[in-house]
Amino acid sequence: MEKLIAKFNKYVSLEEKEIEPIRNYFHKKRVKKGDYLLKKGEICNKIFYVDRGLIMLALYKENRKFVAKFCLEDDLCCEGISFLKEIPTKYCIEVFEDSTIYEINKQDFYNLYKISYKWDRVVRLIMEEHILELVERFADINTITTKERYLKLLDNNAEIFTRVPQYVIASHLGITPEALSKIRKQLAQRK
Amino acid sequence: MEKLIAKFNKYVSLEEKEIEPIRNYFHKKRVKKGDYLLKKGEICNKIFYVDRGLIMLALYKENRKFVAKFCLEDDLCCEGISFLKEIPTKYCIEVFEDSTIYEINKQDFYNLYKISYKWDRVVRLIMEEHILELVERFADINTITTKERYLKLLDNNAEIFTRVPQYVIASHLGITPEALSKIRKQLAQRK
DNA sequence: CTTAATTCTTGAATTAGATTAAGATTTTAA
DNA sequence: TTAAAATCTTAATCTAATTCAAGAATTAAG
Repeated sequence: MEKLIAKFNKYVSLEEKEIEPIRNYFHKKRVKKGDYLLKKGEICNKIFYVDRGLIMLALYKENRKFVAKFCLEDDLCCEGISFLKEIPTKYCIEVFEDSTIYEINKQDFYNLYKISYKWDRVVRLIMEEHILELVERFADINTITTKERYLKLLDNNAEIFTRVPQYVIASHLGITPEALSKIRKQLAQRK
Repeated sequence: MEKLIAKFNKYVSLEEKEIEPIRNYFHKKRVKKGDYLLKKGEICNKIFYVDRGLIMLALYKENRKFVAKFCLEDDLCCEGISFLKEIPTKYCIEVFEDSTIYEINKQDFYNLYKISYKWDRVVRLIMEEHILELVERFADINTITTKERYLKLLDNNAEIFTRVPQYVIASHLGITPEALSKIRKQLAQRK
């Protein structure tokens, strides 16, 4: 819990008035590999914080899933469209390693804004970071090849390669496992 | 200017204390078709509001440009990566119709946050909308075909089709003008 | 250990879109 | 009104990635 408070405190210096609700509203939960924190068709009414473990936000595309975001230790996770618009989600949030998470429900989260405007600043700053990530990924899709995106992921997020199978990496790159396998072969041969 | 104030006021009820800085910090500017408000390699240190006209944020991909966002009347426009990280941009902001815009520079914008926490709420809410747009476009890229994305754009943003040539629409869809031409032909034949 | 399940690789056939190049159409401007 | 410029279309070829179908390799479980 202290790690979560520290995370928020990094954005804005919080006082007891703001910290206490965090302790009250966020609830610790242990989840197991294979569990779902959100299933397709449900309305997302929680925000999750990963204390330990690995969960992922994944978009359904017919039969398959496309991993939109890996959420590791100290990451927040939420399906924003469903949460904000209150519509059934096209995503799922899947637990990929036995994890310890903290969750806050929507009503409590909105109460934070009532308690203090500081939460607007915290959330604004978190959103800014999130937008930068999204925009950069967007730019990459339009400017660099899949091979380059694979190498970039390997470079920036090597950790994840040790924690999920290759077909999950492929789904995060937006390609089939077969295509990734071929890319890796090409790269191996060039050495 | 009143339209801009109304826009912000829609998110949070502003008082004179918050409104006055808007009048001081945003400066009216007339720009002509073909002008650039931001050029590749520059650092984006302004936020623009389109009062009348059309400007676009476009990403360079080698020789070509890829339109990331059309900004029409009442839209805000900024290259967030360069603005927030203070690094040279890979984008440009191009004026596509003679336009009237209001611009605010970064220092003045950051002053708004000092004047009132309300600005954090306004910006948070604007960011939320912006994230929803981005995430939806992201999801579309991964789940629906280019043809479907074309039809969706036509449906949701018919206006833009009357204001920019087809090759610009193509660049916004992330395809070549030739590819869009073929899609249109296919669709025409099916009727 | 040994088997079963999962994950990864390979190859053939297919497809969407890029590239290149030319020509047709439309718009703009002298 | 006509020539030039800009935009759009068509077609041939090429490429990256998909789909489908086996198999190989690795990992997990009894």
